[in-house]
Amino acid sequence: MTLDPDLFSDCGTDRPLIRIGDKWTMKIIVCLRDGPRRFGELIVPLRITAKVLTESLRAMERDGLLTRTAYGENPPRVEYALTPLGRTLLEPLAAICAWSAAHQPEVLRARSA
Amino acid sequence: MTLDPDLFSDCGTDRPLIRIGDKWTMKIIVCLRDGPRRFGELIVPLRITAKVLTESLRAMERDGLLTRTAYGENPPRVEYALTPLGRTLLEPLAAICAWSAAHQPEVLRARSA
DNA sequence: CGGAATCCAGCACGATACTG
DNA sequence: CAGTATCGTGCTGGATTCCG
Repeated sequence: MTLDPDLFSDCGTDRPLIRIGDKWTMKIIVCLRDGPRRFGELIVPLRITAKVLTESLRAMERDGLLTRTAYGENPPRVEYALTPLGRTLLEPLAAICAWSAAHQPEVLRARSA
Repeated sequence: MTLDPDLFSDCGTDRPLIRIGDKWTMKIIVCLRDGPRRFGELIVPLRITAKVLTESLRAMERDGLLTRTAYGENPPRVEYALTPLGRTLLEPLAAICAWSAAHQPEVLRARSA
């Protein structure tokens, strides 16, 4: 059986719908797993620039994966939290992480050969 | 509980181990799901350049995800097939696809708002 | 503290031409 | 048929500076 030339025609234009592959989305979701986090709280473990973190958070907000709540205080305080939709990503995410953990040595061995 | 600053220190340098996020790896795996495929067979549904396809296949070969077998014929014939390791990626891959299919409308609705 | 503005580098990807 | 060679591009992410 030959491959359907239009096999991927319904996959949107090019990239997958959610940016699983980008450098930050998955890690941000992991960081928000246990509850809301502040901007400055996220920066530390991610070792990310403020600019890039802002961009990523805004994109994820647009996609309905998380919410941004700013309290009108001074100094400012902003909290980010996963939406129910964002939480549903934790499962497939765990599948990827499990694969990575299980097969990492195997890949590294192949790569060095 | 505050986030561990070294939360991701064991995730390699930056990118995930396998390039799930890149434009092609996942699609190539899907194309090889039902058995070996020839170079020219892969090009059609993927709508990919020969150069980029070659690069992707070589990278996946280095990681032990697939094998390349060239038959010394003329005209040349080359076949690519998933290794057992590559096959283990089909499962987490399916989890992602299922999520995408299930929540695509939701994301698109959020994005347009 | 939580950004915004600006500038810049690397790399993935694409287009085209050529080859054994 | 299955590539390689060359060139060009956009986009993601990084560094730095400034602001309310």
